[in-house]
Amino acid sequence: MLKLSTKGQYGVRAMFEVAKGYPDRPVSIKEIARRQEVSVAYLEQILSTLRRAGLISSVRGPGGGYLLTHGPAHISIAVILRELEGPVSIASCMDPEEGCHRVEGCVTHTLWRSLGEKIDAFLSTITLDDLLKDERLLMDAAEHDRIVTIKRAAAGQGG
Amino acid sequence: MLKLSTKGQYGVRAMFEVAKGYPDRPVSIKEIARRQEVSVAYLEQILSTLRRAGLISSVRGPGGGYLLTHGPAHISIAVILRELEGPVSIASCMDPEEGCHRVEGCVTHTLWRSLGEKIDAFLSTITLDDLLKDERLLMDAAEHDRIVTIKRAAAGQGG
DNA sequence: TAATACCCTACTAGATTTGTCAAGTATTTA
DNA sequence: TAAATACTTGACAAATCTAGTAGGGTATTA
Ligand code: FES
Ligand code: FES
Repeated sequence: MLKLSTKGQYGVRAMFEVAKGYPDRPVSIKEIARRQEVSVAYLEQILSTLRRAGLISSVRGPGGGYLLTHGPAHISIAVILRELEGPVSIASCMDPEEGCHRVEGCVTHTLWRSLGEKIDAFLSTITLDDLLKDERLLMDAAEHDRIVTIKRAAAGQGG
Repeated sequence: MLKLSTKGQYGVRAMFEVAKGYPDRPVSIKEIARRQEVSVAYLEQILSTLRRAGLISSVRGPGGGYLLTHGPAHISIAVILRELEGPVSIASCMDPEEGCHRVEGCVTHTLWRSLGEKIDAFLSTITLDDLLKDERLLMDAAEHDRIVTIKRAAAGQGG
């Protein structure tokens, strides 16, 4: 339950790749596609949406690609997902546009709203910068593992 | 984004109605259907799932219906939704059964897992008993409004 | 045996998801 | 200017999921 569509998932991963080029190295769709194993054509759709939303800008021609319009610390996962999948809306009848004649006296209405707010709050605190840091941690951990493995091998305890 | 299906939504609302009959008054599908404005046929599917999961038991024949198998304070929204919609799984590639060869070194993996855990934790703290209390609050508020309205009307300030 | 009420499976129209494809436009470099 | 790179856009479609409906069955009570 409560799945995110691939568009949202790929979108965040793509933004993470674009963030790696911050502040001035344009990252091409091709590069993102290769690194994140997502098709170029599908990424085009996703990045196009994010560009129209103003989260990234594009540079055409050879050497071109996408650039973050703001610092990685100022782009939260919440805003990326909001552009690609719309606002958090656990139950469709919470949407003020769609409306629901049962809202008043509905015991679950408050519940879904609280949950939605909690999710939104959480995703708003996580930024691209956090993901970049996370990767550094992952890489450090891998490096550490590698060193440990090498040391073990050198000590004849490999395996 | 992060929508709940109607099955989950109706399921919680149905369980709320069943909870009203706790501990010994069976609540029929018909009654639930009327109160929650959901079709009988659809509710049959939903309640059948919940019964097989052991959350409710059924009593056949005239005067029959459904009963909670445990106290309302011991049935969380999380377990109801889990039975109807499966476990929280923000991204499908987090599911250990489906698997994903990119898990290691994937920056979003940790993110989705954290979010999933947060959601699960929240939904686990809310029980049917909370919904029952909530309704009492709602009714009290309505009663209060009604009294105020009556007093105003009596004082010639109605509207 | 009539009425009530749960039980179960199958089916389906419509929406959504998850992409692909084709034909552009803009920019740079040779 | 020609070629290559790379973004831009809109149309389209297979696959899946959602949100139910339909219809026949079983158990219980009066
Ligand atoms: S708000 Fe629509 S049913 Fe609760
Ligand atoms: S875990 Fe599958 S892509 Fe991140």
